[in-house]
Amino acid sequence: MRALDWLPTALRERSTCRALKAGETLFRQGDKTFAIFEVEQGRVRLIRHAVDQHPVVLHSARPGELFAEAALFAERYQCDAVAATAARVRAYPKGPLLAAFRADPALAERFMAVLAHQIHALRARLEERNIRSARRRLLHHLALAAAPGSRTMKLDGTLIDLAAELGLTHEALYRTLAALEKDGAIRRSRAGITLRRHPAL
Amino acid sequence: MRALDWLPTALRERSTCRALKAGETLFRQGDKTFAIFEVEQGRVRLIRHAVDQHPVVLHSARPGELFAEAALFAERYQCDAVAATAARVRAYPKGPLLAAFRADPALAERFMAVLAHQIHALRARLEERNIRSARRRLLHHLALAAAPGSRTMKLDGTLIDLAAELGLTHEALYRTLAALEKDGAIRRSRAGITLRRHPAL
DNA sequence: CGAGTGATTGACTTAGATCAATGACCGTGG
DNA sequence: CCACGGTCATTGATCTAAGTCAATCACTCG
Repeated sequence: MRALDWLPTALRERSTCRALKAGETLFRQGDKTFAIFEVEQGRVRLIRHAVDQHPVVLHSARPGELFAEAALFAERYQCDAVAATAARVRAYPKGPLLAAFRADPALAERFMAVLAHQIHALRARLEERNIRSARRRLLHHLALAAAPGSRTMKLDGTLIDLAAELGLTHEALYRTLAALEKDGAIRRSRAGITLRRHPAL
Repeated sequence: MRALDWLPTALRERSTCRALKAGETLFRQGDKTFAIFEVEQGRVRLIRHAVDQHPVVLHSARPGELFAEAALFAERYQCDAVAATAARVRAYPKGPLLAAFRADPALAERFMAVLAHQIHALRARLEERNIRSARRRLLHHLALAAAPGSRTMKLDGTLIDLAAELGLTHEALYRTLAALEKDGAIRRSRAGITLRRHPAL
């Protein structure tokens, strides 16, 4: 219940939980929209079928993420949602949510703010992917992900997850970390990664 | 006036235009928020200063794009906005916009829908970047960017722009296009690029 | 105690980045 | 009107960083 924890209790209680087996479909392109979702466990893939039924992955939603937000404002789902692994999702039904937004502008604003921040985060990640060098991409990430005012990024997932977020193979990440540490550019501990002050580079 | 063309005329008329010279600053991290912006010409970079003043590019906004949406819901800008090239931006002042959203839930919903679609588009682009092979990344892009129901993507910008969007160098894009064309997987014309029906790959 | 996952390192290969050159096609200013 | 500077499209040669395959070790969990 991370993503929407600011919702009024009454509304949160309307949400329901659903377990999905790997490969199970949550909704299909063309289905009438009835809810937006939050991943609690596992991964859910959003897939669009292009011409000739060729499936194209639009997004792979991970725990804590909201998905199908646009369903609030559309009649039909625009893509399929399929569990990539066994998963649990929380469904927030569309009707009550929209009604609440209409009744309470402050709530609507809160939701807009959530969406706006999401956009920022996505743009930053995309910008990061424009950096070709693994070393510089990682440094960029560390600078941004460090707790504000500090130079330490705490890592909550595994390094494999971090590699995926960076768009690197885990091997490349390990090597880059090792190289940066050898050069004295970072320091590692079990809790996180610390940038060391470094005039050059 | 693309991005917010659904705004009531009264509100659109409140927006103002501003020309920026290359390198000129539109707002700074910590400034009080007063507006959100749309790029009309040129590029505007959003830059955050990490610890030790090291600048980190968060985003590079291009013509037609809205930026600093989160300013609507924050007291202070969280990053600098600096013109990367000579640019013209349209500013939508925050006060009237928020007032309109409070007064008219339908308008608020419209804005939420814009944000939600933006999120979808960004997620799709990010997902695309996870595809390592230039060939497959391009094919993925073509499948998505083709006018719905068709297999042709019309290209409005230059191939260089397309390369940037794909996260490839333009040389790599040219070569990949040439190879795909040689293999008969696509056909090119001045207007666009057409996927050819192809059972394998 | 295996089985499964994460972390790490080595060896090898290659796709794509980089550098460079060329031709087509403007628009424009003298 | 044309020469010139600029951008786009394209192709060649070269190089290297990162991907791929593979092996090992440490851990944890039934």
